[in-house]
Amino acid sequence: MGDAKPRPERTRGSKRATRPAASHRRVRADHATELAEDYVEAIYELGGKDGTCRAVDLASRFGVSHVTVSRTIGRLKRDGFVIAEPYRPIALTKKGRRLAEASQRRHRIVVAFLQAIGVSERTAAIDAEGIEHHVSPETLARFEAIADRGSLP
Amino acid sequence: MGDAKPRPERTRGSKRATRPAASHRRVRADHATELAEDYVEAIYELGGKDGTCRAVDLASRFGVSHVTVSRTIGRLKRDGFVIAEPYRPIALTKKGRRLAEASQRRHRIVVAFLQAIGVSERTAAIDAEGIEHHVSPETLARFEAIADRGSLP
DNA sequence: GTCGTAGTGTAGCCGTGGCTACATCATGGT
DNA sequence: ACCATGATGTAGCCACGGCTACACTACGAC
Repeated sequence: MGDAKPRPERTRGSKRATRPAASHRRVRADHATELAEDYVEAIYELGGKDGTCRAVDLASRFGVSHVTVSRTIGRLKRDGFVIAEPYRPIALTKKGRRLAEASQRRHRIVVAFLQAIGVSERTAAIDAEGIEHHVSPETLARFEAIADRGSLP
Repeated sequence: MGDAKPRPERTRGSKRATRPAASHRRVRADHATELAEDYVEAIYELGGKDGTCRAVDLASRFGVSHVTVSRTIGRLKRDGFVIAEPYRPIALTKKGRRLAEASQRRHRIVVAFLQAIGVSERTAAIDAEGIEHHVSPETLARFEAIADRGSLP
């Protein structure tokens, strides 16, 4: 969203209590990359042998209109994640592919983890979609360790 | 954000593969309520004996400008979560207080859960801020069970 | 009682992420 | 080779969530 310049914490006044401000900034930053991650991951998975996919398939996958896809792809192109020419299928750049692989890995770990602690497959799939973008490397490592264990004793 | 009308899934074309569309809609819906939850929770916690707090304290807490707070409070008022008059402190409605209590409970469970599986206190606090809004009741129940156990064997 | 200042409000800007409606392109079937 | 049709692009709308700059209130110190 708009700007993300860190702003000075308040020092005067009654209730400064400002530890959480940093956390909230992190959450806002996560949101900015969330869509990008979802899109490159989708392109990566939908891409057949030539590794390309069509906007209409993304629209279908995300349940949005093709217009929304079109503009999001524009941003991804601007940011160097995809290669896209008008009326042509969409492909990932190296940068995009790297992000896609990382996102996919993280997604799988989160899903496997949720199932390992006893969450149903269906709920795990849904919750993972929202959770994955906010899992730090440290937490992901713990998730992975538990997922590898298969299930909770 | 904009509209949230469910849109018909595609049935023609190559790669329809549309199970995830519903998940993504859920994530978008979560985002819409996220800020509301954070705000009522903050007001609930900052509120002293009279249960009110000032916009400036919320701005400090979230690391945003007072203008952003002012307009968010406007939306919360519109949606019946807070009572707010110009230049007066902000208070929660019953509805707001209920949401705050639920959010706080969920937040605490997520933090306790993360620590129980071995995530550091600091990281747990940060990650929980992003994760909590995407945890379904089913998953929360599992989190709670594990958090109650104290730590992972 | 006045008045300075901290706290709020308002105006107006930006970018993101939704949408509908309409215009344009590309491709396959005939 | 044509052209219908499905896939994309464009124009323009909305709401949210950021911001700066400037105007106004309320309240406590005096």
